[in-house]
Amino acid sequence: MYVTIPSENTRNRPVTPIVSAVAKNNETHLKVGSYLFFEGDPVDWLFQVKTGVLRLTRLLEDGRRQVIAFGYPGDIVGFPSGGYHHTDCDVLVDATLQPYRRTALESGDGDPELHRALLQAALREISAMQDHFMMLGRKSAVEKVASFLCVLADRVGDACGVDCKIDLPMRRGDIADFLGLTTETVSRTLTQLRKRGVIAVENIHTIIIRKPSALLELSLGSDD
Amino acid sequence: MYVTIPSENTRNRPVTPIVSAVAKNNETHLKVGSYLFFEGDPVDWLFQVKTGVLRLTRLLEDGRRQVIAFGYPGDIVGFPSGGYHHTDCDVLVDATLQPYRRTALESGDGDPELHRALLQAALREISAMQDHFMMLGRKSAVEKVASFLCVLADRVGDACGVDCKIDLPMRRGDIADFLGLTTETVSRTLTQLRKRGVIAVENIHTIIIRKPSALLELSLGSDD
DNA sequence: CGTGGTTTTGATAATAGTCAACACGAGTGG
DNA sequence: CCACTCGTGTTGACTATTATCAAAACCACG
Repeated sequence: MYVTIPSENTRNRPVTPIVSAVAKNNETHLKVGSYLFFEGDPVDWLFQVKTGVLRLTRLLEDGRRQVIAFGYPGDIVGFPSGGYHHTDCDVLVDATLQPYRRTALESGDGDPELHRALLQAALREISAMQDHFMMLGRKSAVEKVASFLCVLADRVGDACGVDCKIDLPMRRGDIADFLGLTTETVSRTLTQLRKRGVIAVENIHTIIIRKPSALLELSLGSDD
Repeated sequence: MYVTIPSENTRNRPVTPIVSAVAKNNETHLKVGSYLFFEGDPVDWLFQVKTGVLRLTRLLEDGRRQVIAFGYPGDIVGFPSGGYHHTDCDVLVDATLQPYRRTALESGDGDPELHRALLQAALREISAMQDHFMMLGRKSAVEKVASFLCVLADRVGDACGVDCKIDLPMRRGDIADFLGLTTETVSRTLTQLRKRGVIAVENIHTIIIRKPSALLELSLGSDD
């Protein structure tokens, strides 16, 4: 999951398995904190997230980290390049995953429909990453955080009355490393949004959007 | 072309057409300043750059721009998402392009080898973009500019004696929008590198790398 | 030679980062 | 059941990096 301006109406779309014919019994279950794969591992499987949340990260030698994406239900993770993984992937919320053989993507043998679906997922990934470039390269801290909350609200927010409740299973540092900020800046920005009445912070991992339109404005850079 | 730490030995690799059997006569030639496609256009063709340089850009409503990539010989541009282009693409240096039907990527009918090759290119694209995330999100101005020069030297630099000469057909503003900086910062950073003797600026569009190892150090963040 | 666009340089401002202290909360063990 | 502790988050003070605005220099081109 990348952060862009919410565009398509994806709000709480049901998690449709890529190919419904796949038997349920080869689902994979993973606990919080466990790793799905590491950078450099050979790729044998791709995974579609069915429940839970994953975190994909890349590290620089000196410890600087970039969170590449969060894997939410519906997302496909594990696209290979040259046959290898180029990120680490671990579990933020206990997850259920539907594995697909790498060969289903790369040679498509046996299941043309699955092959097509995985290819389309890869192409969507490219497009989503392009949007994310814009955010990393050109948006201010407030715009980044507001965009992040907008997209999460759109994808996994719970309507509660007029408001929308978002669960943030990741730590502030994860959000920071995803948006190209520091923990402190993410924290300060949330405080600022709270003081303006745009959001309410129910607890560290739960945020309520009080003024969705204001948040959207902020995500787009309407200076105010 | 994205900017990462030069890793594979790609230096001046010959431009190998994806499938050598493709007849030369359906090459496309484009002049400087012409557009190959626009954001929102339906995708009918992908293109492999054979000669010349392309520029892929995305715009925000308020005019902020992100250069997504530069298309150098060997690169494939035009991957669709949902059937449409998600960037503009125009020509920085007169270019020769090898077109491939979108169906060659998406349905693969008729030419499995081409289908595979285009898919692998898409997967490499995803990996390269992940590297670029790290740069946009986590690197300083000097690291960004040094990385940019390193990759260009690696891919298209001309050895001239001990030094390496790089042609920069794009304007400073393009480099800035690619790296998430301003024109002024790019210019100042180049000046700084010149004053340190790491590079020499032959003219606005030609840079000579005097201390490749120092440049590489700087690109990795060895603080100095 | 002008002329217009680009680049460089300078002065200043703003944003986000750094470092440090404190607050909060979950879990532990007395 | 209550401190205690550790990891995380928040806040504050200050700094640094990069952006902004403006002017001068440079270059390409007619």
